[in-house]
Formats: sequence, structure tokens, C-alpha cells
Amino acid sequence: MSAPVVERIDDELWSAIGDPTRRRVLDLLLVAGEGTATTLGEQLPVTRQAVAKHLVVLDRAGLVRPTSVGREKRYRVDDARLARAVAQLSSVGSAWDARLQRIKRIAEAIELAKNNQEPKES
Amino acid sequence: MSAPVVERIDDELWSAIGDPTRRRVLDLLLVAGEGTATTLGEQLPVTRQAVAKHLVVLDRAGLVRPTSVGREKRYRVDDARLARAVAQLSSVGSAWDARLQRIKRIAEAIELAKNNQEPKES
DNA sequence: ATCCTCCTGCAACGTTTGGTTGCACTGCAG
DNA sequence: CTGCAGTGCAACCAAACGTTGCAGGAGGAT
Repeated sequence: MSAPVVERIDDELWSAIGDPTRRRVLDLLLVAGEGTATTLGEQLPVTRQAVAKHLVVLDRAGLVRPTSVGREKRYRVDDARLARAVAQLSSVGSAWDARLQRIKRIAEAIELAKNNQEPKES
Repeated sequence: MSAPVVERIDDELWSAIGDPTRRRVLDLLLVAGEGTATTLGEQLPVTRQAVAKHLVVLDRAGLVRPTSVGREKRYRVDDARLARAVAQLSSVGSAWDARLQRIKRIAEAIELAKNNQEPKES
């Protein structure tokens, strides 16, 4: 359960960080090092319970990890997983970029073929 | 309402590409160059109407642009907008990476400091 | 011009998800 | 033991994704 997850993760990963509140939770956890549903809820415009649900989602996506301390449940970011997630995002971005380049090349080819049509570059 | 959109876009952008179907729509539009709700729906596991709604969302996010041709409504990817979107994603990723690095440094410092005692900070 | 077909758009409905409130349960301190 | 702080569970509301069904308009065939 270490290597071939890359493709399966994809959708869960995107929907995990697709939510604005979850992104803020991740941000807070990154700056504070760790936090509970209660402490995070105090710094967010949503209730403690909402944060708790988001933490469950982030946990299932593997981005955070809980540590039970007494009656508290502290969450911390899983460095390796988040780093890998960032890499995934970048890779999708790169793929799109590549296709954009391809399209741009085709467009230029057409542009070149026309030679005396109206220019559209702005 | 033309220039300072960069920050406002953020949430709309993420939610736009956060949906798996919309990502696939973008992908299809990139490889095919253009497409209508009907042609895209044929290549996706959802109905034409669902695709149409997604196209509206993508349009409002500025990622695609419609072109009415007769009774058809062809959509095409807005190259510049998508490129900018990819840049946004990368920037968020970079920010997280930076914080991960910071945490890693702190962890190393603690590791270094303990040497012969417990490092727990409370 | 008429009919037929294809494509789009609108409306109603069901389901999942983000968010809320309220309550019950459990450690920890006095 | 009593009380408080923190978590977990359940019911409920709203928005979003997806479906079906139907009305309407542009094009082609007769």
C-alpha cells in the first residue's frame, strides 16, 4: 500500500483539497504543527462538528493523521502524503500545459498556412 | 471587474476543477480542440444535461468559451485562463511545500536538541 | 412549404455533501 | 463525587451533481 496508489488516490485527493474549508484546515495544521477539531474550529468560520467531518475526510485521504492524547484527538499533517499530493497536482497541471502547447503549435501551423488572414494574437 | 480577479478566482477555480467530471470535460476539450454538450456526453458516463451544467460552471469560471454555430453550441478551452489556473495550483502547492520544509527543519532541530532527552513541546 | 430529425434549454425530482443544532458520553481537575 | 472541557452521534437544512421528461428551434429530405 505504498506505490500503486497513485492513480486510485487521484479523485479522492482532488475532492479532499477541492473544498475551501479543508484547504484552510490543512493550512492551519501546517502553520500550527497540530490541532484538534475544537482548536481549529475556533480559527475558522464553521462549527467544531463541521471541522471534525472535514478531518475525517482528510484522514481517509491520508493527508492527516490523528493522535489520541487523553480525551483530545490531535491531528497532524502527514508530510510525505501531502508532498506526494502536491506532486500529483503539479503533474496534472503539467499535462494540461503540454496539451495547451500542442494546441498552440497547431494554431500556429494554421496561422502560418493562412499567411494573410486576420491576426488574432493579443 | 477585469484585472483583480486573481484572488477572487481562487475558490471558484478550485471548485471548478475539483469536480472529476469537469476535469474530464476539460481533458476532452483539450484533446479534441472543441466539443458540444452532446458530443462530450457521448464520451462520458453522464448524461448530456449533466455535461451542459458543467460547461456552464466552467464558462463562469472562465476556463471555456462557447461559440454558437447554427443550432450547435461549441465549447473551446480558453488557453490563457487555463494556463493561469495551472499557475495558481502550482503556487498553492509551492506554499504547502514551503511549510513542509519549515516543519521538517523544526523537526530536525528538535531531533538535534534532544539527543538525550524527550522532545515533546506542550 | 411540410415533415422529420437532431440539438439545445428548462423544470421537477432524487441523492450526496457541507453545515448547523442538540444531546449523550468520557477524561481530568476541584 | 461533582463539574467542566472535549469528543462523538443523530436529526435536520441547503446547495451541488445527476437523472428523466418535455418543449422549442435550426437543418435537411420529400
